[in-house]
Amino acid sequence: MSVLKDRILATATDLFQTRGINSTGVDKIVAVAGTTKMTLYKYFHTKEGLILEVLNKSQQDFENWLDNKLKTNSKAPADKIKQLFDFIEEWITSPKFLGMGFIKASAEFPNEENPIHQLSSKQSREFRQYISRLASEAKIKDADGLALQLSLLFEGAVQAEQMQRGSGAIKYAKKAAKLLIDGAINS
Amino acid sequence: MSVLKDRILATATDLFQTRGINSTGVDKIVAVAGTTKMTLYKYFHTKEGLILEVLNKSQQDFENWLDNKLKTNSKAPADKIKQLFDFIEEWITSPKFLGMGFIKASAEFPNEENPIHQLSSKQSREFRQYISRLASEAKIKDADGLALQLSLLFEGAVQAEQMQRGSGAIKYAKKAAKLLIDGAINS
DNA sequence: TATATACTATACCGTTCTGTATACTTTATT
DNA sequence: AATAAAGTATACAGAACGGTATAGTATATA
Repeated sequence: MSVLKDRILATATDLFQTRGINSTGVDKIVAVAGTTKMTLYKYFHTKEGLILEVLNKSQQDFENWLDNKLKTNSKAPADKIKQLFDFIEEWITSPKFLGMGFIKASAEFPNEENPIHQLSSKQSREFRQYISRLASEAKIKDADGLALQLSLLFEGAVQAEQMQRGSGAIKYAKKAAKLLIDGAINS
Repeated sequence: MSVLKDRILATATDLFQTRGINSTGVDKIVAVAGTTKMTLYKYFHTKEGLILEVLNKSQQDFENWLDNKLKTNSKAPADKIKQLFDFIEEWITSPKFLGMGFIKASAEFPNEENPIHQLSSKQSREFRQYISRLASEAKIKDADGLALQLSLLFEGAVQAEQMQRGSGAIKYAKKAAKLLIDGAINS
């Protein structure tokens, strides 16, 4: 992949998060990325295409990071689900954290027929399935139910952090998650 | 308050929720409301002013509705916090529910210095305090902690419902809330 | 040295955006 | 009957939007 395409993608990701998607024009993106519109439209056919690629890459980066954390730190399957929120806290409190793409995008494009909304919704669903898989491997009976509850805590914490940086909400989400997980294990 | 101002406010509320704030022009609002821009700008100095009023009214409507539900249905103070999520479920699953204004607005205006973002953040904080007051009256020790956790579940459920209507997430949020409340009472 | 490729620079098109200016109509009050 | 207020109709200014057309430059390969 071209270095310029990468730079446009990274710049757009940052601007979308800090200024909003609809409020960020392509002129602004190319100016910050240090290139021109002709180059942007060579790699991305439309602004919508760029947005979709930004969302996909952001989610991939997050899941790769999380997957690697779990792989290297957790030995037993039950450890993974227990340590999940430790890593989520690390992710959210990192200075680089600017919010979750799919949460903001679904708010800016609320129409369920919009491709951007549909991708956001899919990413949320897939992340829930990811948690459910962790719960299953930890031999938890109602894995889907627990995964849904944990994803609510996760999305709530992200939302809280987007509304007020450094809110510390994730600390309490972690406590609640621990309670829910322990409850699900002993049942 | 003028009937036209009310109609503009109601129309804008609906359009902002269903199509997004930045994607809804004032021309569209007055066309749907059946009036003209001159009238809109008589009652609202700027579009930003209109957005702020829409957010304020939406939140007031919600809190008035919830307050009334709690007042007429719950006898003891401990009942209120226990029944909170029953009413929240009723609110979210109502066909009229189109999302929470302050959650979407904070995503569309991510800059912390933006007045719209600041109002969203304030409304989220105030709702958390509202829950904390309920918890306090129910003699729960860590009222603030529980309120924060419940608000995370609430915002997560709203987010889930905005991403996929009829997701049923609120059912699981309710279960999780019950667990957290019982845990907070017995401590 | 010729040619293809990647990229820049810049001007432009048509549309949409917020907000205003101007002139007219309707309705209620005195 | 005169006046004020509320609302309509319409046109427009000025900027920003997404996207394209055209022309030129730099670099690497053959």
